[in-house]
Amino acid sequence: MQEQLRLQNQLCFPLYAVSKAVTRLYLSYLTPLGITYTQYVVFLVLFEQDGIRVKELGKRLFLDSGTLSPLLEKLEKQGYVEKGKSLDKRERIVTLTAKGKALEATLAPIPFQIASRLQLNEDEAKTLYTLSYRLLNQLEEDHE
Amino acid sequence: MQEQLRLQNQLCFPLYAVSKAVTRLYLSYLTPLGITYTQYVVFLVLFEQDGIRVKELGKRLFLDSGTLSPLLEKLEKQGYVEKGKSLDKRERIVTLTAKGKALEATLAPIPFQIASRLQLNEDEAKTLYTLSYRLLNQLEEDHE
DNA sequence: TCTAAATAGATTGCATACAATTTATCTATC
DNA sequence: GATAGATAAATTGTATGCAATCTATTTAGA
Repeated sequence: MQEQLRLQNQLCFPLYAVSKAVTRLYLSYLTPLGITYTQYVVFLVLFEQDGIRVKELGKRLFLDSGTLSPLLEKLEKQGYVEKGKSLDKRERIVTLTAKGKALEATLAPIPFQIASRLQLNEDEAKTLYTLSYRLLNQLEEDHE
Repeated sequence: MQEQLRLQNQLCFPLYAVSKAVTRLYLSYLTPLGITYTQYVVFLVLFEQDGIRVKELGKRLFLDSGTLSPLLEKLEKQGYVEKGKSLDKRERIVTLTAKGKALEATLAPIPFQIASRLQLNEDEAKTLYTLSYRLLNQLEEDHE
């Protein structure tokens, strides 16, 4: 058996598995609110930068229009966002409605609730955060 | 704006994004071979433990039958695996065919090719690996 | 032994992801 | 001003993930 092919010798696998496990933890808080994890991170961006182009949203979240177009359509149908026009008619501007803005207060406790469920101390969390971002940024650079 | 809701203050996000980025890197090697990332990790388990129950495969990979059933069906159609019966008639035993076994040699170089693309030193990679697994194991414990 | 509860795997339904393609629009260049 | 190439977003097609449900089989307890 080729040693380097053992599952336990792959760095990719814990990254893949932990990402799914963390998403599932979020879902235990988000599903009762009727939103998904991807929708959650879309809202986080919109709370920071309301009135953003779909392209910019995709850049922040590393998602393309194939994912965002149907997702935004659903959010629009549910009354959370509106997709307005831009001067450049190719672009669409995503804006939170009042209902969408109200979600910020509803979602505010979630990061604390999640943090209380993760048994990592501050150093460990920071290290995991930093290394993940370093790897992410490298891979995204290569990707361009 | 609620500080704790800023995207940059979320640990979940780099985990989510880096997992997708790493998967995409693998796909650049796997797609030419006609296999997906999830199929790849299924093969890794089968190389270690040929003739495994679907349940056990799912336990190793944190995947359920909703994902594995159609995936194994495709691998069977492509001639990589066979699904045999067990004494317990509820169970199915997954076995590599000759074509499936031959894939081990084909896949063997990939971990080296991937490693050469990741600009992490050994310590960093080990830390990322360890912290990811620690978090994963915690979350999976809670999940049960 | 008979049957209720548990278990394995398949199926269904929904929501991503993302490559590739399409459509509409813009921009640079002549 | 006409047009080729670039760009933004939508659409298409394929493959996950996973909760919930269904079916077949096994097991445990009265």
